[in-house]
Amino acid sequence: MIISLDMTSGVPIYLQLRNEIVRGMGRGEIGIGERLPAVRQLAQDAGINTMTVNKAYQMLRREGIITIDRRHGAEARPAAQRETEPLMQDFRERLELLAAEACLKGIGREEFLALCRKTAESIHPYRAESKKSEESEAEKKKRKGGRRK
Amino acid sequence: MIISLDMTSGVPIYLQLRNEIVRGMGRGEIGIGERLPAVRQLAQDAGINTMTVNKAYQMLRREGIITIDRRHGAEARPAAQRETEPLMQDFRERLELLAAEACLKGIGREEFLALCRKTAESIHPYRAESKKSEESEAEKKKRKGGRRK
Amino acid sequence: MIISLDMTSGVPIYLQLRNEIVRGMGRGEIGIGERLPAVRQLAQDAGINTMTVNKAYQMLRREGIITIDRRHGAEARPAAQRETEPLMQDFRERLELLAAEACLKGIGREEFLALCRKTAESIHPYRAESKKSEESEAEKKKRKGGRRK
Amino acid sequence: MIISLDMTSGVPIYLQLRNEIVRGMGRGEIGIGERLPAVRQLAQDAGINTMTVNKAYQMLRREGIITIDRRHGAEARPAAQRETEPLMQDFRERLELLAAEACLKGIGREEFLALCRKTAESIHPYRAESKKSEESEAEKKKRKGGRRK
DNA sequence: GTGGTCTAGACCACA
DNA sequence: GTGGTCTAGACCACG
Repeated sequence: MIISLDMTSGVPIYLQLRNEIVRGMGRGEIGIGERLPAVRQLAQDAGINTMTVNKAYQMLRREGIITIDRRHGAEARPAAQRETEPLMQDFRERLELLAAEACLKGIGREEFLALCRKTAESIHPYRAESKKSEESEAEKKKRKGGRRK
Repeated sequence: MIISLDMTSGVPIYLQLRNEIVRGMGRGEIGIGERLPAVRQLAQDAGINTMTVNKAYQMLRREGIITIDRRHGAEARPAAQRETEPLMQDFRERLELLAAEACLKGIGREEFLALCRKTAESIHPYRAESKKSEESEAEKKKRKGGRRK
Repeated sequence: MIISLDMTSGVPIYLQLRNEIVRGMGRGEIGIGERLPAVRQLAQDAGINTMTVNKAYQMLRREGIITIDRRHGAEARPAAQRETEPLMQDFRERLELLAAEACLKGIGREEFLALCRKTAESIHPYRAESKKSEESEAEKKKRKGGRRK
Repeated sequence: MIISLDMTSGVPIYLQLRNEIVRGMGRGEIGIGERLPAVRQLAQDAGINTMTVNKAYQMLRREGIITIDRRHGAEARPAAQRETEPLMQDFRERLELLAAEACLKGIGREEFLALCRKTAESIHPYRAESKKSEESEAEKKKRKGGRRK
């Protein structure tokens, strides 16, 4: 897995690292249950401080995305949690921001949706989901439409 | 337009403000060509410093999202630009991150796509793209126009 | 003569106007001794305040570029002055800044010089200077080198 | 590197500072990859506020002239970019204005071009471009350097 | 009226 | 150590 960090970016390195790991897991480059590189190893490879790597790992742990075990080190967690509400709220906001920016910068609606679809395709675990479940998903969505507070 | 800022957030206030304005424009709460509040006014209303507001406005200006006219203050920009290249790259990365997070937190693929679609619907200018319901949309907007204070 | 003003620019309108007039005179669109538009006329045409036009004219007058006469209005002056030192200093600095920026942004030395030459060609009164005087100019320049007030 | 700021000038301090740095880089006083003073340091030395320095640095960063690394501070950027289109337009306009002013103030065409050439010579990276006459150019420069005052 | 700039000093996050 | 952010209040230029 390649991790690209921009030292000149305004985004803190530990956050960039955390994001890269999340995206790497999305792409399937790190499978569920698979081990992440040791803190020191990763720090050396990326040319950054171990403290920084540690910070990223701790953040992922707090988010429930990985587990950290003294014996096995860090590994991608079998993900089962779902703290629905505050989480979804954050998602919606970030997505709305992304969509608004897209719109304001001249990206058309269909283009935006195509991008969303293409991105979803690129998410490894998503590829596994077959189309049959499409219908039931549509149902779920309808229920959600009525929810809005 | 209501602007909610979280003083305890790690996200800088000026960035939160910028994001809120972008989202507000997406929602159609600020129409194209409409004026934004004066720097001082917004600063007072939001209980923040004028320089912080200024920073947000300058950022939006540099992004080509608003114009700042010495005489009339800031307003939502009619001009549509497109710097596709680095912009799209950034978009794709942010979207990929969002999708990866969604996946890891247990949001299914179809649910994710439904959320994207729903979000796109909520973007005001995007709604116009579906021409059939153009009129009823205009109606809605008018109601919103009268709602202000 | 076309005057293009950018209301959203950070450069004050009166300064933009002054610059546009200077450039217009350079291009030969306003000949020496020719009259400039009346303040009110120009203000109306450009859609700006007469005060603003006035400010630009006064600035040009102070610079010795135009004369303002109650009877004849403003007109391009037969230019004879030359307050050498502080002026040249300013020139050198601005030119140096321009060259440094060019260099830093990837414009090559020859390209820069070609641009300078091309620009000089576009200056109307400069075009009149025939090549024969090239020599005498070189002479003058040499003398000037020793001039220092 | 000496930085001279004019507190009474109409030009904002942060802009003067930015310009001085650009010119300093042109003169070769700050080499590519070299570190710039820390924000606080420069602020103290120049007797101005840190925010003012920061503003200048941020501007240079946005222009791609320097990079700012959280760990090492700011440094002259090795990367060379080229946004030709709007950039060149701006260049041409500024150069045209300069030429027009020169002309109107009595600076002859050849003198103007000589000034351009001399300025290009003074730009450090540009000097390297003239490989053939490297030596003789250096000679000329030396003489010129001595003529001042 | 508007935005733009600046200061002095403070606090924080990052590495 | 570094830069980033923020405040409160001030002053100025522009139009």
